[in-house]
Amino acid sequence: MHEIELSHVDCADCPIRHRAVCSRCETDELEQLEEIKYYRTFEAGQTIAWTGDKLDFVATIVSGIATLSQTLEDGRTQMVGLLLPSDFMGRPGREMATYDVTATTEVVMCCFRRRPFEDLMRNTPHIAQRLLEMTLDELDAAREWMLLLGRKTAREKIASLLAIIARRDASLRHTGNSDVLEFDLPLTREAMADYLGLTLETVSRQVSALRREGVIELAGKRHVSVPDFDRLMLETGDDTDGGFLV
Amino acid sequence: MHEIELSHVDCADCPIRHRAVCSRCETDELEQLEEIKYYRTFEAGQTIAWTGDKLDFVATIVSGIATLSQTLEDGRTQMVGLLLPSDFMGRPGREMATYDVTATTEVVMCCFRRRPFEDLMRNTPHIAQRLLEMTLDELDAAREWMLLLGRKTAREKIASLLAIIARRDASLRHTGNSDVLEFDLPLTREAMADYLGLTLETVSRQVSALRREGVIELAGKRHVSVPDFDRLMLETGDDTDGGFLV
DNA sequence: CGCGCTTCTTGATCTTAATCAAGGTCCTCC
DNA sequence: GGAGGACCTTGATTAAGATCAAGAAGCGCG
Repeated sequence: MHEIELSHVDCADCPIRHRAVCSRCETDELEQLEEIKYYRTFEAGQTIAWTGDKLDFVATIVSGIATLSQTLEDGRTQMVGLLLPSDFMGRPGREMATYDVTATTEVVMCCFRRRPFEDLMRNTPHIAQRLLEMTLDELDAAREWMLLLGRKTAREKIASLLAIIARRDASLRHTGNSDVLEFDLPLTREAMADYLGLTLETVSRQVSALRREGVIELAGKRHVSVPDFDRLMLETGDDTDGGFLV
Repeated sequence: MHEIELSHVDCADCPIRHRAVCSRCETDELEQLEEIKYYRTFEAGQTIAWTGDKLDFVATIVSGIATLSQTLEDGRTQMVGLLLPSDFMGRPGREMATYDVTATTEVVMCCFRRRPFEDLMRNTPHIAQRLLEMTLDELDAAREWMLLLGRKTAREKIASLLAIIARRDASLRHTGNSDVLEFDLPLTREAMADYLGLTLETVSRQVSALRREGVIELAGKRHVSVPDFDRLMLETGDDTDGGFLV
């Protein structure tokens, strides 16, 4: 077990590193991963899997954005996860999808056939360990989201979502220190509503209110800039250090 | 790697099996676990850990009920997890508690010192694997809870909680097939409210409504019996197969 | 037994966000 | 450039649940 952090080694022709599964893995494990992997592209709006579908791969998101959502009998839906580049999807050891997975933009995924991936996981503790870490992080994020859904006001919910997307976006482009955060909302108002447990009208109203009060600026409907991130954070209701959701 | 399922072997003097960590582990691993484990009792109402506290153990609940909760700056609180006997608490690889952990009844925990447990985990893939499975289950439960918090009505929330407790209670006493489900609510109305993202008054009103309409019966304030589980399930808003939360 | 405490219930009122409804903006495609 | 459609905004009204308030039930304890 050598000591190089292989998260620093790019995974073959993948445009991003496999944060998901390669961290700390050994070179030959990396090669094994190479053998069972393939790429798939989904177009914007396409359903990647319905709840109950057979799912014979696990994957990391290379580019684009996908969502996980659940639906009640009568059609009310709740988004339960947002998959951004470098996020992992699928569950080793489970055949069926337990959520509806949808591409909201064009999505490129780096897939691993499930069975060989599971075998690999059994033989290479580092991968299991890494997956455990990631799952624990996701669990923390889910629980932070429970706090949002259960106790925050509509305004706080919107501010929280914007803060998360801003942070996440900034970290993806490695421009962590520019003063003015700017990004395109990857979600429609309806998708935001589904994520936040609101209606799309309420989302629209609260976004307008935040704009009116100068907390954010809008160029078009989707392009947001945040002149003062701390001001936005104040609106989230969180403790000042904030969380690391999604 | 022999094939006995050691989940069938009672763990020394533990009153329950360590569903959490012993499943499929080998005999000598079991012995190693024995060496680093100890018991702790917390009395009802006692705080096991505050967010940010140093936590030098992980543990399984042996008896009693504990809760995980998070709080916003201004005191609004949301429960994000309910720990019942055989549930696991703590996070390998993390020093600090990220939630407030509280004993709602007297709680006996079987603790493992964190460092040695982490070492053990590194050397025994089965334990890491088992922990991964459990964490994935918890993640599913958290996401199902997100659906509840974001989209269910007060009435549906109450019905869902009662259904979960009823199911969980029945499985704990191995009386899975008695017709009338009966159990004591392990939570005050306030704790139920914190779990469901409601106020205690709303909880009280909805419980009263379900009683008035014969969906449940109450003896005293805490003892519930469910004459017709399917009837209760109808009130949850879930698909008819239901979930397996918490 | 009755005091004091916590927990719970119920009622009256208020607030937030949902619902219903209409119209506006922007983009694509001919 | 204009038609069609998806997406978004805003207004009016309603409804679900929060809040405020009072009192009842249950319980440990002297």
